[in-house]
Amino acid sequence: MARTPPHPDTFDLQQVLEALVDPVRRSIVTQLDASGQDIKCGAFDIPVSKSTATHHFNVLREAGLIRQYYVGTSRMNTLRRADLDDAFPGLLDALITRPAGH
Amino acid sequence: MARTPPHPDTFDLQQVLEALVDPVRRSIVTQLDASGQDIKCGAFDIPVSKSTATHHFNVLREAGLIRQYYVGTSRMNTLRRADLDDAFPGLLDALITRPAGH
DNA sequence: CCAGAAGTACGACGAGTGTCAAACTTTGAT
DNA sequence: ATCAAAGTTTGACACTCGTCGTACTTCTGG
Repeated sequence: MARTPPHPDTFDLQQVLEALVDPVRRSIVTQLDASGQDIKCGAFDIPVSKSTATHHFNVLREAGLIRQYYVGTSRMNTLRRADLDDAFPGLLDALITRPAGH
Repeated sequence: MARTPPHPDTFDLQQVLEALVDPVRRSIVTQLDASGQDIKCGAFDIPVSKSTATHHFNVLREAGLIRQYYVGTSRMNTLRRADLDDAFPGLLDALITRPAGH
């Protein structure tokens, strides 16, 4: 079931940072931001197994960075940009608006 | 020895984030920013032993967040605000400009 | 109804990291 | 000289976290 998994309505800086400190998770956020669209779990370009991917998406969702909902067997992911920008102004911009450099 | 310990002249986002994800280290940075002055290691309000404190200061220095120099037996710490703002615009502001919040 | 696709749940394992105590070093003051 | 103050170094330890494989659940299409 779990038509829609639980999403936090409040944000914790510590939790958000712990979510964003992992390169794979930061990559997920970056890809979401770059595409400007919702992306299903399996469509991300990340170098980990499916079970590990599930773990990363859970961490991101629980920290409030993404919103998830089902479409058939696929789980779609939305970047909660507005919510994040409201809670921590400038944070996402500072972390994902880096062109190629890294 | 080590009149002046080694400081990086280049910055790595991953390393900076790993430094800032720890609450104790973020507290150190916040205290430095709030005071606007250089502070010696022993004068910070942090809930860890001296050896642990040394570890945290090393991590911050190696990531390029602070600059350290000796004054007698004391080690002074300077926040590298300008350098950081130049490398990652908005990052420090997003992380330490939180008033009381928590 | 069945097969396959898309994720999830569950252990398990290894590496990293924050923590401390104890011993040591160096500098400043008496 | 001596002593105390301020950090550093060196293990050691516990705990967390990222990772994977395997088994399981659901939903879709034929």
